[in-house]
Amino acid sequence: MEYNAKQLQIIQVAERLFAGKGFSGTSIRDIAHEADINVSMISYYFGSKEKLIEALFEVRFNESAERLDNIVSNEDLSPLQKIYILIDGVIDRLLGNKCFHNIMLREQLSGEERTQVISDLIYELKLKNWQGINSILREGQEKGHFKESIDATLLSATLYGTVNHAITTQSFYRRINSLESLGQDEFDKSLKQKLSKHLKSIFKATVAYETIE
Amino acid sequence: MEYNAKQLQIIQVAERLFAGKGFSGTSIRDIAHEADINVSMISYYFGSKEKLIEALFEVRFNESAERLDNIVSNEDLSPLQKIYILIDGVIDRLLGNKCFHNIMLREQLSGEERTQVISDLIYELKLKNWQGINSILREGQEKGHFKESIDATLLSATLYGTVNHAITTQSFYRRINSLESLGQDEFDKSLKQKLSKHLKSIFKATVAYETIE
DNA sequence: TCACAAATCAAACGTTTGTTTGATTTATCT
DNA sequence: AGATAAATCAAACAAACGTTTGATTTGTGA
Repeated sequence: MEYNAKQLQIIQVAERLFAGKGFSGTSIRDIAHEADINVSMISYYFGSKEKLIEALFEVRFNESAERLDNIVSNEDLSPLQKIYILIDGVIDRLLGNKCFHNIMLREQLSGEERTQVISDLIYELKLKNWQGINSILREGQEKGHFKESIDATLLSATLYGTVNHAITTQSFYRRINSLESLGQDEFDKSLKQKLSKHLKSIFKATVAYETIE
Repeated sequence: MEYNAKQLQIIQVAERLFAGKGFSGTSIRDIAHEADINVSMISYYFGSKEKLIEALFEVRFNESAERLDNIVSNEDLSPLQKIYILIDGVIDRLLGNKCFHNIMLREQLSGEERTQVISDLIYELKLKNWQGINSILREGQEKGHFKESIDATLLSATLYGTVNHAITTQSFYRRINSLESLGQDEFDKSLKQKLSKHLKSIFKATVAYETIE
């Protein structure tokens, strides 16, 4: 599906509001007001509020389609280098699309799946990510660089969980670390560096043998 | 505040529904129907829907008041043992109160804080947990058991983030690991063990010197 | 310039929302 | 048993909800 500029603008506003107040907590009048359009335009362009959030997922998923394959299939990189690049990719992606990932986290917290479309998309994405990590880990094991007792599932949980938690509780950590004066961009930059270093050291200590680089 | 049996029953039903559909997504008629009471009873007992969720937070927070102090102040345990007990405690607590922690995660995802009461309670809880981890880590450093370059903030993120992520995406991991036949209790038990082993090995590798136990 | 389609609008639609009302039942206490 | 308070109920309330309508404006191609 193709969306024109006006539709993309509506999607962008909806994304911000859904992230802030949730899907049920955001009314189409909220969206219309923030996007400076008439309420009826949402039904006119998307059909319904439900279809609007589906369009949001569709757009954001299409944007991040490739990405992983390039890392996995790169012959020049060692398994550990691939892991490092993967880690930085996840950090950049989650920190660079905070609103959308906020919405995706909310959707995953919902027991009653509102829409099959969205849960299918999320499943597909998770599967890809999991397969990517898995194939890198297996390659490392086959080459004798990584330990045999590795749980890709739990390592994924640590990677995504740590980044998500850091983002979700960032206002708290700003407070206790007296970083409230920092601008958002500066804070994000510092957070990226810390997360990167932290996760790389965890992964190295968990998967790699001592002797490896 | 004290709550009678009927109020606690309402709170319990509300907790389950809020976890499944979110606060905005759950109507007081939903709650009243599931709890088999009249809609007006919620206003009668709590004043408003908003006050109901505040009551839920109040009750759940009071339940888990002590807990941490006992670990930190126990003289017989080594710092690493304390960390291990802390890890198992977090796993048990999060897995044992899935509904409530689902709601708490949702609240933390909300930018516009609906209620100062709730965000204050969450802040207080986070602070306690962070201080607990921090004091154990510092004790380990002072005794020369732990490395000096430890970031308590990021380690907290890894601990809570990993467990939260594992719980949130459990249906996915059941699917890809062909564990769909397992009952919820069996799955939880197996997940607990795996998370415990995984996180302990991460913490040991990250904070402890090689020579230590 | 005309005709036709796309876009925009205020207004109204029928539901659902959280809350309140006032009557009625149930429990408590002397 | 009788009086007083607590609990429960169906019904109604205004407000907000997502969506639709029908008229009006804007844009496009001939």
